[in-house]
Amino acid sequence: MTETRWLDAAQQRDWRAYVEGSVRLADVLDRDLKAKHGLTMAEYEILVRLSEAPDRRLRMAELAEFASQSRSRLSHTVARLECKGLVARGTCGADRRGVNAELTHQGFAFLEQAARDHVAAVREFFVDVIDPADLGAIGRAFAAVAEQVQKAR
Amino acid sequence: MTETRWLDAAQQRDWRAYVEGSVRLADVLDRDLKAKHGLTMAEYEILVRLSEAPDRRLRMAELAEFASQSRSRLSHTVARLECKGLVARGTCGADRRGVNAELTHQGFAFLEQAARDHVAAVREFFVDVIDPADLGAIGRAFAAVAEQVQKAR
DNA sequence: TCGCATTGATTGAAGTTTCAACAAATATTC
DNA sequence: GAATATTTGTTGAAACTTCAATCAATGCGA
Repeated sequence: MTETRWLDAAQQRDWRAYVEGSVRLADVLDRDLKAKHGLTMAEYEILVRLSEAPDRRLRMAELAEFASQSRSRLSHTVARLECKGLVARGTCGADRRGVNAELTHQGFAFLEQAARDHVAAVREFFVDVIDPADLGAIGRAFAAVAEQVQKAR
Repeated sequence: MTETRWLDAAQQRDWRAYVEGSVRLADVLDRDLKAKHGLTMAEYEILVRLSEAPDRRLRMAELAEFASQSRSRLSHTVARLECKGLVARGTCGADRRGVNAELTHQGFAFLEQAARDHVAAVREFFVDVIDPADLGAIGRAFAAVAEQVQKAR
C-alpha cells in the first residue's frame, strides 16, 4: 500500500471548480433541451451520432460506443426514441445478430430544430464565457482524459 | 428569431472532446468508487461537504446547494446514507422547518478511507494526465461556467 | 460437424432521479 | 393578528439507468 498523494491547493481548487461547473452545466443544458424539445442530452447525442453516420444508420454496438453509453441503456433509450418516431430499428444484413438504428426523416427534421437551440445554450453557458485559449486547453485535456480512461479498461 | 451562430471547427472539436471525456471520466470514477466503497460520486460529494462544515453538519438546503443537487434528490440520497449509518438527521434549533444532516463518526471514518482511493483515481484519470497550465485553464473556465449558470437562474 | 466459448442485443427487476403534490413552519400583508 | 404567501423538506409515482440473466447468431477448436 503506497502513501496517498493528496492534491495540492491549486489542483484541489481546479478539480472542484470542474466538478461543480460540469454538473451545473450538464444540468442546465439538459433542462433546456427537455423544456424546449422533450429530449435529454443522452437522447440528443444519439440523434447527432446517427445524423453524422453514413446513411444516418449505425449498429447498436457502434452507436453505444460513439454515444458513451452502455448497450443496455442504449437499447432502452432507442426503444423510447423509436416510440417517438425519431429512430427506426432494422436487422443488419451481414451479421444477423446485429441491429441497425436509423434516423428517420422525421428524426432528422426534429434534430435540425433541436440543434439550433442546443448550440445557442452551449454558447451561452460554455463557449462564449470561456477564453478561446482556455477552450483549447479543455479540448486537449479531455482528449487525454478520454484516452487514459480507454487505456485502463 | 435570430440567426443561428454555429460553432467553428475548433470550438466544435473542443466541445466534443469535453463532452466525451467528461462522461467517460464520471463513469470511471463512479465505477471505481462503487466497486471499492459502494458509493456513487453524488453520495461521496455529500459526505465531503458535510465533513468540511462546522460540526460536520449542514441544513438540507445548504447541503443541496453545495452538492449541486435538487432538494428532492438530496432527501432520497440522505435517507439511504442514513440507513448505512453514515449520516444522521436531526431537527434544526432555530427554524423548526429546517433539518440538519450530520456526518456520523462512522461516516467520517468511512470517508477517510474512500477519499484515499478516490483521490488516487482522480489523479490517475484527470490530474496526472493534464498539463498543469491546462488544469489551471479548466479551473478558470468552469468557475466562469458555474457563475454564468447561476446568473441565469 | 459437433460442442463450446464469444459476441450482439434485449429484457425485467432493482435501484436512482425527477417531477408534482403535499404538509408544516415561518414571513408578509393588510 | 388573521389571512395569505413563501420557504423548507418530504413523499410517492413515473421515468430513467444499472445490473444480471437470457437468447440468438457467430466463431473456433478438436
